[in-house]
Amino acid sequence: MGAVHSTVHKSCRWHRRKEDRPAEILTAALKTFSVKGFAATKLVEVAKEAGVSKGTLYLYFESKEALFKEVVSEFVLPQIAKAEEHAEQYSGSTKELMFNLVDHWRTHVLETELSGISKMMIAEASNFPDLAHFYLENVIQRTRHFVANLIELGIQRGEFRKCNSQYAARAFLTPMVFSAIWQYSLAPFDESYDINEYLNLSMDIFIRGILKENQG
Amino acid sequence: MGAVHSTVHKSCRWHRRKEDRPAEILTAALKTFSVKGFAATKLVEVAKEAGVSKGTLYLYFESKEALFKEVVSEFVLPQIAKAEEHAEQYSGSTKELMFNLVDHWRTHVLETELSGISKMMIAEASNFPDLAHFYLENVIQRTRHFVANLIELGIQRGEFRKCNSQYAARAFLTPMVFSAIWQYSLAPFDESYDINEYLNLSMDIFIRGILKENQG
Amino acid sequence: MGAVHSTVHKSCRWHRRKEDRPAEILTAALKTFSVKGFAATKLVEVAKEAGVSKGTLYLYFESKEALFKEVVSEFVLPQIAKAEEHAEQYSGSTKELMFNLVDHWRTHVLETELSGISKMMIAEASNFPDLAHFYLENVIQRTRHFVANLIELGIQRGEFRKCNSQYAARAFLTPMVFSAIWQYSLAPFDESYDINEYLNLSMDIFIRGILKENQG
Amino acid sequence: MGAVHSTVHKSCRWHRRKEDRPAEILTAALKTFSVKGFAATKLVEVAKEAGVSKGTLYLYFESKEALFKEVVSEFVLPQIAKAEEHAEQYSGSTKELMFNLVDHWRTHVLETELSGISKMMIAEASNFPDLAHFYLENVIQRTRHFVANLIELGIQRGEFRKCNSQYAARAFLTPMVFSAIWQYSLAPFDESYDINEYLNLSMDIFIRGILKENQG
DNA sequence: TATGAATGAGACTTCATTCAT
DNA sequence: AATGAATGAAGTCTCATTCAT
Repeated sequence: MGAVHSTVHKSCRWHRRKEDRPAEILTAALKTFSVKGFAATKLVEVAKEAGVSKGTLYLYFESKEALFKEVVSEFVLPQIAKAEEHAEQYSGSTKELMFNLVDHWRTHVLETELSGISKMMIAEASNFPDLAHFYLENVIQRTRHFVANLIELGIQRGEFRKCNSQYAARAFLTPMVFSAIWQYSLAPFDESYDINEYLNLSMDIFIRGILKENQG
Repeated sequence: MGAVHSTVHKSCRWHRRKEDRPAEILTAALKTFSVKGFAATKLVEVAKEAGVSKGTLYLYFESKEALFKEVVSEFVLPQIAKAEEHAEQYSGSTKELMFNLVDHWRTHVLETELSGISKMMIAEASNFPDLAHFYLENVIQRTRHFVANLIELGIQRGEFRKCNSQYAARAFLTPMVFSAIWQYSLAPFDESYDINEYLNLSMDIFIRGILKENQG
Repeated sequence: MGAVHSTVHKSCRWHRRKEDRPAEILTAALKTFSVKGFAATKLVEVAKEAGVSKGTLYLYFESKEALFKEVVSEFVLPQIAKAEEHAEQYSGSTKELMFNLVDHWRTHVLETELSGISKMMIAEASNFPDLAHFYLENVIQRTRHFVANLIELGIQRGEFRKCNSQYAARAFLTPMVFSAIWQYSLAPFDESYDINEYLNLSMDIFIRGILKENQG
Repeated sequence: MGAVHSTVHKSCRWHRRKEDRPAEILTAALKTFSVKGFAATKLVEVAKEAGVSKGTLYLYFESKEALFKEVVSEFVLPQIAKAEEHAEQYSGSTKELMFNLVDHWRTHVLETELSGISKMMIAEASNFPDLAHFYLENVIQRTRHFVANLIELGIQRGEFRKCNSQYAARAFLTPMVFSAIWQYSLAPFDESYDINEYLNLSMDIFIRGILKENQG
C-alpha cells in the first residue's frame, strides 16, 4: 500500500531553494553573521530571525559552516553582477562612469546588509580557507579586473595618466570596501563619521590623482 | 669569570619568570588572536605558543576577554606613539613627511604582528563595545587628528589644495589600515598582491589628488 | 493493523518528555545533593541518576546553584504543609496529637529522601545566604510557630506545665530534625543506632518533661 | 675578587617558633572548614588565615584531605577528654552533675570554634567514610557511653526513672550537639534564637522527663 | 516538512598540588 | 624551612547537531 507514496528525490534540494525558506534563512544569517561574526552567532538566533525553528535550518543547510559559506557565495555574485551590469549600460566619460559606479554601489550595497559580507570575509578568511579562495577568485579578482579595464580605458582615452591599472583598481576599490567594513565594525561607535562625506572626498582625491595634470 | 654556574635549565618544564610572563603571553595572544579571531582562539593554544600551561594564563589575566582587551590596549598605544614621535622629528615638506610616515609605518607596523590588531578590532568591535570605544578614542581619533593636522599644515604651506582635512586624513589612512587588515585576512590567499606596490601607488595617487594642480 | 512496526524503542537514548523531566531531575538532584552535599555533587552524576544527559539539566535549570535552590523550594514546602494539614484534622489530646505528628512525620519525611534536605541546609547555609534566609522563614519559623501554638494549646488545656512555648517547640522539634540529619550523615556508619527507638524515647522524655507533675 | 663582600644571613629575620606552625595551621583550618565546609574551603585561605604560604601547608600536612582529617582528630579528643575529666572531679547529685556538664560544655565547646567540628562531620561524613568511623568510635560512642553511665548511676541512685540509658544518653546529648551545629549553620541568620535559652529549657525538660515522678 | 527536546564534545576556569628558588 | 609561580586534572556550562514526534 505504500506504492502511492511519491518518491522523494534528494537532488530536489537545490531546486527548492527557489522557494522562500532558504532565502529567508540566508538573509537572517547574513544579518547575524555580519554583526556578530561566525563564532559568536548562535544558530538559534538565526532561526528566530528567520522565523523558523532550529531544526529547520538543517533541512536546508548541512551545518553552521555550510550556512556561512552559502551566505557568502549566494549574496556575493549578484552583488558584483549588478555592478558589471550597470557599467555596461553606461556611456560617457570614464571619470563620470566611475563616480556613477560608486553612487550605484552606495545605494545597492553599502546601504544594504550586503556590505556585511566584506566584514565577514575579513574576519573569517583564515578560518575558512576554501571560502577565502572562492571569494578571492569570484569576487575580488573579478572586480579588480573589471575596474582595471575601466581604468585602462580611461588611460587609452587620454583621461587618466599612465599607471599600473591593476593597482589603481585596488586603490579605487579600497575606500568602497573599507566603508563597507566600517559599517559593520566601528561605525556604530563613531558618531563623527559621515560615510558619504568620506566616500565623496576619497573618490574626488582618487580621480584627481589619476587624471592627467592639465585636466585637474 | 663566573663561568662555573652556567647551568642552563632550558629543558625543564618549570620556570619561574614572573617578570617576563605577561609580555610573553601577550605576544602569543596577539599572534593567535590576530589570525584566528577571538572566539576561534583556544586558550590552550595561546598557552602553548607562550610556552606556559593553561593555568598560568590565569595568574596574569583574569579571563580570555581580559586578555584580549589587554592585547589591544598594550600594543596599540606604543604603536601610535611611535608614529607621532617620528613625525615630530621630521623637518621637510609635508608631502615628503607623509611619504616618510608611510615608510616608517610599513616597517614598524605593517610588517610586524602589530598589524593584526586592526583586523581584530574590525572583527570583534561589536562583540566588545567598551574595547571599541577605547580603540576609537585612543587610536583612531588620535591618529586622524594627527594626520589632519599635517594636512592642514600642507594646505597652509600652499602644498595641498584646500579640502576637508579631517576626511582627507581618513582618505590618507585608509590604504595603510586596509593593507594591515589585508595581511591578516586575504593576503595569504592572494598571490598576485604586492602590498608595497599597492601602498606606493595608493600614496602616489593620494598625494597627487590633494596637491595643488600646478604642482602635479 | 500495522503490527509489523511494533518495535519498541525503550532502549533508545532519545526520549521526549518535557513534562516529566523537571520532576525527575529534581528527585535525582535531591538524592545526590543529600548524600554528597552541594560541592561534591557532580552534575553528570545527577544527570545519570535522572537518566538524562548533562546538557538536558540546563534545559530546565539555569545552573547548579539554581538547581539546588529549586530542590529545596520544591520539596520543602509540601513537606511542611502536610504536617499542618494533618494537625488540623486531628481532634484529641494535645499530647496524643504530638505523638501522632511525630509518627506521621516519621513515615512521610524521615523515611523518605526528604530528610536529606535538612542536612543540605545545615551543610550549605553559610555558602548560600539567600537560601538560608528562605529556608529559615518559610520552613523553620513556620514550623516553630505551628508547634508553639500546639504547646500553647496544651498549656491552656491544662495538659502541659507553663513554659516558654517558643523554646519548647524547638525542644520538641530537635529530635526530629536531628534524626533526619543523622540519616544522611553518620547513621550509615552507626549500626547500633535504632532511629525509632531514639525518637520514641526522646518524645517520651519530652512529653513527660512538659506534662503537669501529677499527670506523669 | 668578591671576597670582601659581607655575607648576608637570611636567617637574621625573626622567625616564629616552627613548633607552633602545625597548631596554627590546624586552628586556621578549623575556622575555615567550619564555616565553609570542606570543598568550598580554599587552601590559600587557610594559609592566609594561618599567616603562612600555600606551600608551607604541605610541609606539615600531606593533602587537603589529610588536613581536614587532622583537624577533626586533633581537636576532638581533647574536647571529650575534658568533659570526662570534669565529670570525674564532680561529686553531688547526678542531676546537678548533668546540668554542670552542660554548663561546662557550653563555655568550653559551644562558645569556641570547636563546635564547628560537629557541623563538619555532619556535612562531610559520607564523603570521608574513614573519618566518619573514627569520629563515631572515638567521639560519639565514647560520649554516649560516658553519659549512659551517668544516667545509669542516676537510676541506681533512685534519681531517675528506669529507662534505656543508651538512648536517654542520646536524648540528653541531642540539644548540645544540635546547638553546636546550629551555631555554624543557620544561627547567623536566625536573630530570634537565644542559644542559652534553648539549652536551658531543653535540659530542664529532659531532666524533668527522666526524673522519678514524685521528684518533679 | 517542521519542531524543539535531547545530546555530548569541547572550552573556559578553578584550585589542589608540585617544585625551583 | 618557606615561598609562590607553575601545572593540569576536573568540573561547569554552551551550543552545534541529531532525531523522535
